[in-house]
Amino acid sequence: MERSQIHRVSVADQVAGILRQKVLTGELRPGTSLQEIPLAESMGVSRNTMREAMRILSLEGLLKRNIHRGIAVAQLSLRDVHEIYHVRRVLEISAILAAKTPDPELLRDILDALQQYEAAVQARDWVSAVTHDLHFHGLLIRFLRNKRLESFYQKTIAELRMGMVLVDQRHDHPGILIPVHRKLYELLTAGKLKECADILLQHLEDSESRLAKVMDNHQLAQSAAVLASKSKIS
Amino acid sequence: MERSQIHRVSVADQVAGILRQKVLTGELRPGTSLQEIPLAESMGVSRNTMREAMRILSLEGLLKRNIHRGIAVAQLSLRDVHEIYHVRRVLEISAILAAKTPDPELLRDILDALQQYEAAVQARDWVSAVTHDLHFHGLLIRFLRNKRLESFYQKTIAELRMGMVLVDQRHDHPGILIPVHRKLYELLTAGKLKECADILLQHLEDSESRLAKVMDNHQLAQSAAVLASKSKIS
DNA sequence: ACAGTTGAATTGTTCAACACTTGACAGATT
DNA sequence: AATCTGTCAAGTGTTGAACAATTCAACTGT
Repeated sequence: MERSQIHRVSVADQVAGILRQKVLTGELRPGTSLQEIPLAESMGVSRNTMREAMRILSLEGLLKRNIHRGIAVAQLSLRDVHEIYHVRRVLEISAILAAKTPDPELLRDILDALQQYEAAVQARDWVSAVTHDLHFHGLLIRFLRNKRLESFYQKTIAELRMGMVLVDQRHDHPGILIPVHRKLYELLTAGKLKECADILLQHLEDSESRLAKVMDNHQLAQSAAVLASKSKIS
Repeated sequence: MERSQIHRVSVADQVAGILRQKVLTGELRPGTSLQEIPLAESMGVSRNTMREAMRILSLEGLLKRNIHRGIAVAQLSLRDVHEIYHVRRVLEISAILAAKTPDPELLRDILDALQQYEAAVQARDWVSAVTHDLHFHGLLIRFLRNKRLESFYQKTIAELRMGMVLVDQRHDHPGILIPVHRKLYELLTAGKLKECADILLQHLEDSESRLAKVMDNHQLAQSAAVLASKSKIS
């Protein structure tokens, strides 16, 4: 009997998982305020259980808790984005440089992710492309063979993704990005780690500035919309 | 009025803080199982509040939760220690290399920590020495100027400290350690970052292997004691 | 206009109950 | 004697209802 097959998960953990999905897919957009009682009732759990689930997500950084003022889906600032990309640079580059004798199975997984990414880009399916892009990078971290660093990385990426569902992806993501990932993979398998790390560093910097630009525009548009609606009221 | 001065903290957070201290100081030793009702009553809070506090600490890695089986203070394995030192190497070295134009105030804080460490070593106060040692290293991380990396580092160090309260520090910590920290500080202020990182790397590796050795002996002693008590019973 | 008050809404906390799981123990079975 | 099985107490998981504390907006009176 496979003992690991049986996974008993507490209701609170399951609720946290469902909420996490809703946040990461954008069904719950950043800034949305979440009220305990309606949410708990809508998912058929008690208020205490919902509170435990929200506690989990707020410790993950996906929800922001203001005491006596409610809980809301976290909103990434440009500073947050900068921090997160800093985390990515530190960890991903360390990972690449640690890939002296890479696990062949892991390399195969990376190739899979790369191909799925390329297919998504060719199909103009940007949502799927982002998913496989992040998966590709997430696999790189496995070279570190360190659970703590991996889970911290994933937690950080989750925050980033939450911020990315907000912005319009269509203007972004030119096809130019494909060769970068392919190049990273080739350098990696060729053992040219230093060179690979250099390309990765530049890739991440490009990616950050592109996202920062889009978010900046988005923010301007948002505040303009707010101003417009206010003037309409008065 | 300084709005930031007034910090309202929920009872659950306070309880978590108190528990965290008890774990980190060794008042609650690794392996100790914590029962909700007695603990809640002993601190004068309700069971739900205690559950929230325990949820926080288990997400921090200080407590380990086994569904329907109870919560216990986490126990570090040698593998955990290895992982944690890996995290330290990645983050601390990144931090050193990021200290191109160090904040003078931060440098002063580091010097303070160094001097307090040296004073503690001279006074043969090992508990205090460990505290200031870890504080010294924790300050290095600030060169990264990244809240996410800092809090992850502190969380990881907390796990390490929890494991260290277990072992006997007296046999360890020869005075040899002092010059290393002093040397790190001098190289840092001199701007010789690469060299400083090299020394730091070796220092961390030394530190890890020393702790691993002590823990190994401790583990052997523990299991020997368990075997002895079992034979006494039968 | 403006400071102060009131009150509804929401979160924080407590309490008591029940459902479910686990581990140990006793008795039955081989 | 060793193993299996059923029972039972203890502890965790979850629920629902209540009350306290706090916030926010509307109302009040000057």
